[in-house]
Amino acid sequence: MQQELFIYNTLSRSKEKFEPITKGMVGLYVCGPTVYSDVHLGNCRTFISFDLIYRYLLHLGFKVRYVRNVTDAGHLEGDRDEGDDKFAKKAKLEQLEPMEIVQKYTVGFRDVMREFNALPPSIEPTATGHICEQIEMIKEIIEKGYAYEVNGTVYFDVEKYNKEFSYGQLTNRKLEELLEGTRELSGQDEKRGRLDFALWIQAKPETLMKWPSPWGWGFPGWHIECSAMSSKYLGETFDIHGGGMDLQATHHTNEIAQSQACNHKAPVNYWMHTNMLTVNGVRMSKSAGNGFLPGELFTGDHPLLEKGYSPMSVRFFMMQTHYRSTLDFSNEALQASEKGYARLMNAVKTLESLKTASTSTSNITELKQKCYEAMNDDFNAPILVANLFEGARIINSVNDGKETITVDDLQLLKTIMHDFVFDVLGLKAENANAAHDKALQGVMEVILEIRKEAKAKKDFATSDKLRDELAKNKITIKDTKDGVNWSIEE
RNA sequence: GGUCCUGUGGCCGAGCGGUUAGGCAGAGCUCUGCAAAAGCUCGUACAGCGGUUCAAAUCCGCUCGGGACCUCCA
Repeated sequence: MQQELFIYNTLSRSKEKFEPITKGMVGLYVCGPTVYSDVHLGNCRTFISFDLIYRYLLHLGFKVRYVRNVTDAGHLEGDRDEGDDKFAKKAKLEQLEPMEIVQKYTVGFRDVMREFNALPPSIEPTATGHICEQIEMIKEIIEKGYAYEVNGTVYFDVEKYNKEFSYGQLTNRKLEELLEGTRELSGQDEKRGRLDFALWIQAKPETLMKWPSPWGWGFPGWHIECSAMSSKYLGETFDIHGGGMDLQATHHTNEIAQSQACNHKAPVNYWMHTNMLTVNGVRMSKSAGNGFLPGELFTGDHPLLEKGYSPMSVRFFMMQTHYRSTLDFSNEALQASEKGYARLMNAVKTLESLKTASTSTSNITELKQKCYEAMNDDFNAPILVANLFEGARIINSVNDGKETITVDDLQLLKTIMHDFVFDVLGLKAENANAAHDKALQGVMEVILEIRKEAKAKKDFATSDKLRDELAKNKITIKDTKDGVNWSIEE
């Protein structure tokens, strides 16, 4: 079943056959979070999308080195090449050391990813852990003549670079067009060109996070970390670089420029961009104020949410939309996914108790084929899901005795369902505790209501029996003047 | 202003030249003590107007919506 995998490449704006640099191996780099606040759901969507991609590559048998960085320094507020570092700013607000901020939100981010059942990357390098590499790279860019220093700050010379390379290739734009969209340089600007961006930024006296460099104390610009770390772990040219679409125009464009200036070759063969998550048609973002945290989503504790949704039903919700499409968020859509997810998981459970027959009424091999075709076509998870529902239909029909299946086909069906539902889509049976607790609560309410009615009718035989039988099951009932309490003995 | 993306049945969302996407909701039927679950059947959707074609949701043009990026964000 080794068909060809096709990937939509932002560089060419088309689906291309995927051919790794080294047979059987894939180098994958994804721009990770900036850990200066809680991740919101929009961030999660990107990482869950790439988790699907990572999982499918693994499923196909590739040895994948998946690098996802953690930006813990150098990400400025505003593109003024000045101002406070995000971490330092937040640190002042929270009265914490910058690295306390980093630690706090890094841990939070990993917890959330675990809840969504996202596999950890092979390497999660941090910007602060690779200051030397970044400095070395900046030095090299200066040596090659594509950067210049002004008062301890180093800028990338975009116009010079553009003379030999193509700066706007990722967004298919010409330099002149890009220039039109930028403001004029004022007399106070240190930059030579309007599009020039900082590689290294001079520290101010109050800057908390700073390192020594050939240009004095300072800190790295945002874009250089990804170039430095991706080339360190994946080589000067690697297979796939991914990230959210919002990074395409600036961050990734600058990454290409940095690496190309340094090595004189394209750093990445396939650029992949995931689309945004919207709420009521508007992009979820920090500035729009319509972003909610994963925790709020799980508990339902947010004005936009009617109720809580489990991590797996949210993950399933995301899997029903292609990664390159925007995904609009609504309670109705989420509830639909919740039910669909339950139906799929029920079918997988039913699979274990199916009876076999001498013939099959469904073509399981064809189903398998369709599943692979869907995923090989640029990771089309929605179509995969549709095929899995066809599998669910078959399972239920066999279970009802309306269809039959052979031993071999049943085995194949089990393989398909398990491989794709668990390994590829990354779904898992929900931790049953929450559901059980809720169910138990309901059961107890029913029992206590019956007991209350019995007591009202002075049917104490029944009421006492209920209390005694529950006690035998380690559930204690206490009548108080405010009503009935119950608890479970530990 | 510039560069793009997009408009699919009640909702979400695939498809992107000829074939039932799928899920949720709704209606009917089967099953069933009742209910649920499950299965079957059903709405015959592609913003509007033109054009290309034997054939268009799918290609082209125009009109009208929605959104993204160009400024920190996955």
